Amino acid sequence: MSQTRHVPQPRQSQAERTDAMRTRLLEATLQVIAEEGWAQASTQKICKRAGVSRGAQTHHFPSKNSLLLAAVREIITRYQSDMDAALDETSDDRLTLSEFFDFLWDACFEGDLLVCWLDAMNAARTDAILREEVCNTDRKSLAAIGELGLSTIRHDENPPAWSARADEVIELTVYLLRGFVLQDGVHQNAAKRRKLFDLWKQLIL
Amino acid sequence: MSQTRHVPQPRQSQAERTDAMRTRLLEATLQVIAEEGWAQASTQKICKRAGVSRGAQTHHFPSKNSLLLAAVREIITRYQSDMDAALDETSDDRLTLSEFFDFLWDACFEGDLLVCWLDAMNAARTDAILREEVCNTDRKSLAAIGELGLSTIRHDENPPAWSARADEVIELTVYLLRGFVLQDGVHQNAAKRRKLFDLWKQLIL
DNA sequence: ATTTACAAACAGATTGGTCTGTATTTAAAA
DNA sequence: TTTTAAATACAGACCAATCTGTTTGTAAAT
Repeated sequence: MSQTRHVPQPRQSQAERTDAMRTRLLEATLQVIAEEGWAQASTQKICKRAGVSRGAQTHHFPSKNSLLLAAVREIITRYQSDMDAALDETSDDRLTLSEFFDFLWDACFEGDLLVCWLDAMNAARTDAILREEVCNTDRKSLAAIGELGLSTIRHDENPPAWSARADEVIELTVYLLRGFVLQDGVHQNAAKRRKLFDLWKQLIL
Repeated sequence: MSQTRHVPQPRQSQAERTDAMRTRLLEATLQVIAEEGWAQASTQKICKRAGVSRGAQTHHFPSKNSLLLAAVREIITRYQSDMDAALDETSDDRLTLSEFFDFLWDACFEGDLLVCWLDAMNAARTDAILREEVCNTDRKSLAAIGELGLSTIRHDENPPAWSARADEVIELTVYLLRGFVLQDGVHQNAAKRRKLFDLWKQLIL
């Protein structure tokens, strides 16, 4: 409704064009991955989804691989900024342990980003180039989550015995959450997975 | 070496043939999935790997889907029998909690079965027919592991507070292990993942 | 003799990359 | 400012490779 309708900005800089096109393609890529899976994300489907010719795609991403590599970075970029945004909305600047774990949980199951990310990790296993990218991106992301935890958790009351190894416990939790996401793709039993996560919290808090 | 060499059993019953051919195809299927990933497991590659014509494959598995569905069952069948075999080798008939977790760990990282299984789960997310099969198979497998735990763990000393919910803790552990397998496909840091698993044991035992 | 097991060629669809052509933007020349 | 040449953005056809399923034919078991 708010879009201009048939008068598409008579003049638009090249940089703007490039930016818009790349965003459209990446958005479509993530949608196709989320809905049909990494293996079914062909360039043709992505272009159709984005409403773009294959010529445009090959111009901005000369190979399918380059598009998917960009998608890998995009997934984590969005994931991080989603977390930052959610954290900004929080009134307290410090969270209890329980709140922080719930925060990780929420970031996990809202949106399709982690579903895409699992697909990327899975595909990376048998694709050396992709693995390189996923490996580095994942390393950074894990480090960022760890830092986020250390800087966000409020430790006034009775710090648990493992607080010296908090970053490792957070990493364990991330792996566990990925197990949940994988399970959710097959079973979709939201109540059960939440119950199990509460059990995990109960075990360590 | 033990195979007859160019004299392929002049007479062989149909049942034997069918059985041998299905086994060869399923074995090749699992190998291709493990090495190249689920998405790259085409019928042509599988047939080539098995040293079998595509005509034979279509005879025993009229569609690719039927072959992959059979592979899903085969994965879990082998996984279960591997665990049973490992358990038989154990001198004690009852294990401590720590030993049981180590047992799950070992079953996880020897062989490629769980790698194949993760691929299957991942593919199942966006394939309704496959999901149905994976869902049922996974449900049975989880139940079997739960039972195995309840019947194997020795609770003489000081049972932990969660022993009433032992099956849930085992399920949590399975999810975590899947997270490890996924991570291992990308990073392959055996020392680190073992250290984290020891932390996990330490936290809940 | 009939059914089953296997072989191989074929057909239609889809894939990713290339190539050619057109429109738009940009920057330099007039 | 206007004009013009070059670079960039985009469109769509084409191609070789690969995929799955079908079909036709032969060997082996029942």
